[in-house]
Amino acid sequence: MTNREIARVFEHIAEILSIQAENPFKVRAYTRAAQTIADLSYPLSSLPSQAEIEKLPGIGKAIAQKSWELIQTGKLGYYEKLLSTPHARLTEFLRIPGLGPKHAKLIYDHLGIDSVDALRAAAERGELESLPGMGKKTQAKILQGIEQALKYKQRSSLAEMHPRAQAILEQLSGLDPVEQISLAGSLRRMRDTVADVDILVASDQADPVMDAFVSLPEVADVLARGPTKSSILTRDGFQVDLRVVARESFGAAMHYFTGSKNHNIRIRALGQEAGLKINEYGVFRGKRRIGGQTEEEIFGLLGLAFIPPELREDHGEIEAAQAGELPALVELADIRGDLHVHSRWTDGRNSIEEMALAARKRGLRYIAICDHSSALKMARGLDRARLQEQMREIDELNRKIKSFAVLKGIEVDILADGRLDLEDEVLAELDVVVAAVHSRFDLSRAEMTARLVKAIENPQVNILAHPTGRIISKREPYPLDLDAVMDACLACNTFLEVNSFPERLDLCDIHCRQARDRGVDLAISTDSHRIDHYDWLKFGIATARRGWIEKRHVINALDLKALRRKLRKAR
DNA sequence: GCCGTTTTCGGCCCGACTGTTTTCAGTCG
Repeated sequence: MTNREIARVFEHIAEILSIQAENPFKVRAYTRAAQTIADLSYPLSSLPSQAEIEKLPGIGKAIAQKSWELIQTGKLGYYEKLLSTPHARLTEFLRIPGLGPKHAKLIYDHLGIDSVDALRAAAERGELESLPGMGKKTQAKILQGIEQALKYKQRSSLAEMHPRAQAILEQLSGLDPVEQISLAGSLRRMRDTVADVDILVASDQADPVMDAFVSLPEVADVLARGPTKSSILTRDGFQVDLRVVARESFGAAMHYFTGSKNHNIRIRALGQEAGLKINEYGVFRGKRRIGGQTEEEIFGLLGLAFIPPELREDHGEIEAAQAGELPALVELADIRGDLHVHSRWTDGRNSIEEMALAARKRGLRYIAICDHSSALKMARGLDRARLQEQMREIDELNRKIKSFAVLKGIEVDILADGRLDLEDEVLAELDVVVAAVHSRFDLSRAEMTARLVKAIENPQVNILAHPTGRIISKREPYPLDLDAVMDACLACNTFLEVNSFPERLDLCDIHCRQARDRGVDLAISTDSHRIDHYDWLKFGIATARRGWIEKRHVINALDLKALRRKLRKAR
């Protein structure tokens, strides 16, 4: 079983238990265990024993035993018993915004309803409003929630959401009473997908800010409107939460509102141990407020260095901060060049010169033109003759262009058997060879791993592009033994790409961390097909930062001379 | 169910908003 599948079982168990009104801390234990397993960089099934599983954070004897049973038999007796209860069917109610475990059970107990269709019908007939503790408004809210759940996009990509969030931020930041404003939540942590937009404002006049917020042109519906917190639904169907606090609470609110939830729980527990109460208004000793204007203050009062938002997932960052061992994360400004850029020669929009000048304008010192090879027919991939022609154009351009270098490269297709789409002696003439899979995603795990390892071992190949092939919320990564791939990279001086294309972000954050742990260096590349795609570099950087990547792990943070040395293989 | 430089039992982050209530429960983040 995959980690994802095991995690889903525990998530479902947590939901069923919550409907059964089990101890909420027990419910949380299952949720936390599911998250731990989902975030692992290696298959849980690769652990040799139940005792090893039990060492994972948030997993004790009981859940380790259940994990082991799942891995060994593919089934779990405890889970199957829960599945046979009617409450298992009610978990789909939890997908409906505004409907939680208590009402789900209440509705089932009184009306015997266990499907969304039946729920909608009952609500339309007005049968819910007479249930104890419910009323007309709750019934209407549930009905609305069902409609919303149907057209609701679960999560949107970071790149899709980021500009929209910025647009709202800009409208609010122009308001007079707004003293400070910032994005928070998973957008600030730069997760690859986000469910909603969180915005935080410091102001001593919350009311006019709230009024402006709920009457923005984007607003389709106001979900909540309070003195410090409001939520809206936009016309294109995503939720935006706004929180307004006083200036002296801005840091505490930023920290609280940025999350993650697990990180916050750990931080507040740390505060408790030190006799402090931490909430979104500040840090308190008894009734006395001792800090909270800045995030630095909060971390400082706990004896921690500032933890960058991208790390706040309770993935070891708190321990690292305690030990003074937080990574010095790579920054946008560290990047010297882009090692994966397309041009009009294949499926790009701009000429090589345009791509080069645009990159230089952004402060880069070099790019590698890596157009597709001929196997990619729809992109008019380059054959040997056209590639050599392109190389001559690059030579000419380099004579012309000042204080910038255009490297000769290729994004060569890796064929199904691991051979490359161009002969080695052609590739040997290039400065950079990027290899990539664009077809035959249906191979088995063993075949796909062998295919990639063979390409990585090719002495001409420098970088493996978008290594797992995932397209966010469209295509799962192909089955792959990434450990074996990384071992091959390490042995052969081949590097892995962090592709900044918003739908890819591949390697993902967890795999970046895995590469760091295994000692494999990365190229953070844009895969630009037009000049404005260079903007996406920030998303690749964010993904790497979330994976604890430092400048020293990034080959395109090197200057050109050092890069050339680094790329040297036993060709 | 998990966890422990105070603890192997008794804690477990903390607060806002809404709706249905006369003081709180449910949901959400």
